[in-house]
Amino acid sequence: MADKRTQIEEVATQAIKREGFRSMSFRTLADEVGVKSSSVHYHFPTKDDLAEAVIRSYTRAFSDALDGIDRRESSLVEKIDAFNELFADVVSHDDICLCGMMAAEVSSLNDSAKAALKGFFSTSEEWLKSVFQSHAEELKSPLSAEELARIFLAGLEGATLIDRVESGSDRLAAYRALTRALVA
Amino acid sequence: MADKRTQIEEVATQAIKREGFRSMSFRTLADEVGVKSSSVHYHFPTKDDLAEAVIRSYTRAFSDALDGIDRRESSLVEKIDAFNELFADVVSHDDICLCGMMAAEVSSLNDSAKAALKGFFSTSEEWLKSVFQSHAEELKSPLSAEELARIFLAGLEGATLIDRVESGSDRLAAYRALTRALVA
DNA sequence: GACAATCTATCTACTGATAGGTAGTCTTCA
DNA sequence: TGAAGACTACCTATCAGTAGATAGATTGTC
Repeated sequence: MADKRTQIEEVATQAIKREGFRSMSFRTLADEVGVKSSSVHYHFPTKDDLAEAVIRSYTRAFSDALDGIDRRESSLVEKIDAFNELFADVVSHDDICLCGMMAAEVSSLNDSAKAALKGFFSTSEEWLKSVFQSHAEELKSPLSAEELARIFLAGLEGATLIDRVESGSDRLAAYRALTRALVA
Repeated sequence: MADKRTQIEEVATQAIKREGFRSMSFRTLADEVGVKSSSVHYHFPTKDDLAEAVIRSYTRAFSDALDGIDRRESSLVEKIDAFNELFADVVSHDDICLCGMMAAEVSSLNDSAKAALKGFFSTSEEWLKSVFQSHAEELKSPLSAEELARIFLAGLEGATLIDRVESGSDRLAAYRALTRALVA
């Protein structure tokens, strides 16, 4: 079993993806891990420290997954589909992307956590942009690589956000269709 | 001056758009309106009642604005641009669409409020769908009207969500470019 | 003996919610 | 006509629960 600090981060990540950062308390977090709330404070003195840590861990894992896509897939459609699928993976019926949730609660975050959050979005958008740039010849679109990157990242965040309100809906499918339309 | 109940709704709407539903308290709300928290409870017995009321008011106002677009604009690009602009209007540097925020906090809402929230998204998506359907001949896209509606609504919600993290950014512009690409 | 990782116990602040009182207005009917 | 009662929209006061945070004791390991 992972050490307590890692366990706390993992449980916190799930709780935030499900209920949000404000709704997550040190006590429920501690209960789920099997420690006391003061032990959570030992590893993460303030809630802001915890916020920043989970955002950075999440960004690292997400970024690693993007590297994996670069190694595995070769065509534009395959890569964007894999990005789409990555989004479907980090999301389930009742949780969404950690950073999408944190973006909604940005007013509750301090500057360090906010900077970490900004890092997630720029990392993701940069990756998408580089994919569209390196496959420019396949694209049948007047849109720039940067515009396409912004359209997809914002779209997938919004799609998963809205999907959660209406159970069973799948707005990511519309973005898979958009991917195909761009090369057709 | 509007009656107290209306004032409470308006102040609550702004607070939720800025800080979120969980972060908004009956006391701060009451202070801003100039009454006591028990008076807020008089008009809205529970926080869920308040949530549902503000979602329904917001949806009504949004829907009225969509009717206005139908009356004023005629071409597809004009209509979608106006929808885009409507989104830019209900949003500012530090607040986002009320229902986008509520969607993030859906786990804190009861079934009635959730149903009202669902109503906002289906109303908006239906309007977009009907616009794309009635201008099908202008469209140079293999995407269905429903897919386009989902792409735009999710996209604009996500774009404003992410824009708030990085001050000065404007991801709605990418969607204005997408609108033009669809008819070019 | 030093350090890391946990605990118990507690603090202050804030939360949504409720009970019960009050002032003003409107309705009813002898 | 005007007194009695009901209703609306507030108020004061308070409750029980939960929040993040801290001080200081304890335990185990190197």
